[in-house]
Amino acid sequence: MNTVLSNLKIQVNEKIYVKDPETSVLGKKIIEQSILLINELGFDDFTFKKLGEKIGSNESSLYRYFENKHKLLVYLSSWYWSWMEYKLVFATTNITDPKEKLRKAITIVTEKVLDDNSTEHINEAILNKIIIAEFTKTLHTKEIDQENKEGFFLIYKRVINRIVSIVNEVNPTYPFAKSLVSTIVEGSLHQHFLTDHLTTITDCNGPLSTTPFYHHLTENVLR
Amino acid sequence: MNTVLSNLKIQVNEKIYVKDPETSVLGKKIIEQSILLINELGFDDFTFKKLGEKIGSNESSLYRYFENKHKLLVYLSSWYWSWMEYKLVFATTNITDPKEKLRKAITIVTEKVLDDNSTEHINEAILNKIIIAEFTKTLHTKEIDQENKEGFFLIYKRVINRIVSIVNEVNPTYPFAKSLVSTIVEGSLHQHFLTDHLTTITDCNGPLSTTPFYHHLTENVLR
DNA sequence: CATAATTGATAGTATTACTGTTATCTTTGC
DNA sequence: GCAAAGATAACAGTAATACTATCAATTATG
Repeated sequence: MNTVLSNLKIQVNEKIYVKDPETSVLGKKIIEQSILLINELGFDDFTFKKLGEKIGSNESSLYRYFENKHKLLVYLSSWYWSWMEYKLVFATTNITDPKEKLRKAITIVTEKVLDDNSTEHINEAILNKIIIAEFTKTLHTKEIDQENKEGFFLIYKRVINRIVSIVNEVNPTYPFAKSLVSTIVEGSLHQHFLTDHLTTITDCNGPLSTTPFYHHLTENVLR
Repeated sequence: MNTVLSNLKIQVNEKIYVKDPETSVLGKKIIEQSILLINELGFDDFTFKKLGEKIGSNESSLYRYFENKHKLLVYLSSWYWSWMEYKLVFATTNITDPKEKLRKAITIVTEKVLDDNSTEHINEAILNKIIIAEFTKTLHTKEIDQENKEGFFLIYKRVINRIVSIVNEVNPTYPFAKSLVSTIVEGSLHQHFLTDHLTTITDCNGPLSTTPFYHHLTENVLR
């Protein structure tokens, strides 16, 4: 994807940040280093103070970009799903056979992300690890309904609904297209998590084994 | 279930608590009222101080039962899955047809819990709401591998593996039984969550609509 | 009824999650 | 090349959280 996406500017809802981190050196550093630090410490132990120390910046400067660490995680997640959407569109345009298109889409959203150099300051493989470990925390808060209203999860929902459209092409009579796709997208993150931590309740052993499970599942459910 | 389960003593791994809350009045009060308070405030805003105020007890007394609120949530989750296992065993014994047995098992784990009076001090319907909203947080920590080693998630995994056995009876050649069942168990919680908060990416609208999706899915995948 | 165990009251600490102020440094527009 | 504007750093400060420790009061038990 290197050259094609080199000028890629991922769009993220403005309400998520106080100041757009893409507009300054410090902003980009915050994104780059927060990904590394969240991966290292886990989101719960990650603080703005520690991030400030890591990048040689003052804690209070970070608050000029994000209100709190929750919003930063929402930002990283939005960026991730926006990037995922781009990959999805890129991989499925000009494919006319709906079944083939769906197969590709499912591959994109369920496979583990390996190194990718589309953007200088974002390590997509590590961001994928964060999404596997922490994405669920962006949704499971008391503020979900308010934040959903403000559009914080629009891109995530759009990724799912793009795939729903393909499912409807493959089988217009299938009555659970949305639940199927939301299950696949969320479930594949969960399977990757199980592969890493609770191996006795998954058959996905290794980074390449989740996708075949979902291919088999989808093809049989939509038959 | 009332009479049958009236003497039910749910077993929870001893390492989860400092002192078994089932052995005292205060302990039972902690369990009863923490369920109500976590449901009310959400787990993130729930604190031992607030719980102490609610039950007229001192904060430091609560620490004699649980090291921290994370462990309390792990306890509540273990209790929930232990209760689920009981319901599962109860509903599937003496059924000889594997397909029928699997159908019943999936109904049990995917349906929304309505009021149930098996235990005096635990409101299962509200506990189910907590599991839907917060269970994922028991797993997504930096301590998962250590806690898994200590057996904190044994009951959860046993519930899943019981259903895996039934899947293997229905179709011994299906290669993804564990992933299928872990997807169903975790995914149904997620579908309930979407029904409550992100309705545009689920077809499950209402408390009775999640189970049919999983019945249809399972029957088609294992054909 | 004496002793042990439990609980409550109070105090205290380190950390978190911020907010506010002022000084310095860096852009940019002319 | 310089002045004004804007961004960042340094520092101070607050309320809340997540505990730990001590000791007194209460309750349970043998």
